[in-house]
Amino acid sequence: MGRSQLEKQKTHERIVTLAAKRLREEGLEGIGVADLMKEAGLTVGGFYKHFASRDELVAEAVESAIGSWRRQQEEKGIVPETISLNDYVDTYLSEGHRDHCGEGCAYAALTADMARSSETVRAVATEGLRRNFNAMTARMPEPETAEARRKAIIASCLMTGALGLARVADDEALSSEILETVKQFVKALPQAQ
Amino acid sequence: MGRSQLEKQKTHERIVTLAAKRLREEGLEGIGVADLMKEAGLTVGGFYKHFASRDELVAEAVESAIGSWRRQQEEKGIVPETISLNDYVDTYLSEGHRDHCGEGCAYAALTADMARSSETVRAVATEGLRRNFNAMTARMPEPETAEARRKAIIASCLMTGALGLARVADDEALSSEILETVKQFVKALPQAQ
DNA sequence: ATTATCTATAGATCTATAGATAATGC
DNA sequence: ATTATCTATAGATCTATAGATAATGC
Repeated sequence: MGRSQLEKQKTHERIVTLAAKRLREEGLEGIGVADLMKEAGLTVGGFYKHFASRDELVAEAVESAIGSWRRQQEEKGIVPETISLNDYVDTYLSEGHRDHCGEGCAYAALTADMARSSETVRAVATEGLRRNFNAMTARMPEPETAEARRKAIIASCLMTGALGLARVADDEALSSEILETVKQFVKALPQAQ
Repeated sequence: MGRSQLEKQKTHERIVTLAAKRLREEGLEGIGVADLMKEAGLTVGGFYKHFASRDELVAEAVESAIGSWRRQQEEKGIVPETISLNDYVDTYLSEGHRDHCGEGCAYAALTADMARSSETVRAVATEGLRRNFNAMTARMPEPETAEARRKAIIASCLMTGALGLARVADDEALSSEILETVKQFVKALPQAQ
């Protein structure tokens, strides 16, 4: 049944937002076009009026996933860079984030998938990575120094790595040991050396 | 054509070893049974005399991938725990490791895939994770202390995280900046604070 | 008239099985 | 006699397309 152009745009966004969630949960190849459309309350047929191919949706969804947290903060009127390292780490390395990868960091949920992905997806991912490093550098003391950037890269790798391994561990004690150890370490990082 | 039991065992190992490589390259769902058998010089039909299901192969392959580096060292007569942190880090965060994930660390290549996997695979992964943490603790000064374990967890998360993000970046400069920064940091970690 | 979505389906691919073939091993 | 591997194929699933339907928008 025909819909207005505004409605089409909203439908498009709904598909991308849902895909951004479900692909983080199941991996970039973990869910099919038909299932995604069904979960969005639509049917397969309409899909290719929105996207030229499945990969085009994946690229849009990855971009959306990478920017989602930043967008949410900005909608609340918060500039992401002004969030303190302490607050950022507490949220990032929480059990909530570990247990809900569909709403969480795309780099932790899709690292290897992104690395294997199409040029388009990797370009989007690299761009977002730079941005994350810059935002992290801004959270360090003396953010204009090479030392701040160095620590920002350390903190970023540590946090994605820790979240990833905490998700692998099927033992709650081991998993939260990882989260807590790294949380404490990253909080102390600005004062290190 | 029928083969001896010894030959069957060797064939089984060949399939598992190949799968351990190809699944690290393509992800746990990235390659099919028929293609794997073809690459091993066999045909699909024989597969189910070796494995009850595809998932059973995945479990064996993940176990093999997790243990492969350790096994290689032991075959050379080297006890993995005796390899210095410096040497370990140099190999782990090298461009060679970054560019050949099929032969590399399973935790960096399959983090999210493992987290989403069957109970069997996750159990194997958790067991290997504990072992890696212990081996890393043994590389720290005063390896019996809580501080050594803490640093071992930091180093492990940092290294898997850094390798993962270095693989995402499509820009060589950014990618090696990540590797070099983390390499230097981990080497200084035993003396930190 | 145009188009967003629907139903239906073609064609490719993937897991798993059935039955044939040619070796092994008692 | 048993069995490891082969060829062939059933059945499920997945991407993409064709054509119908019911709205929008000039």
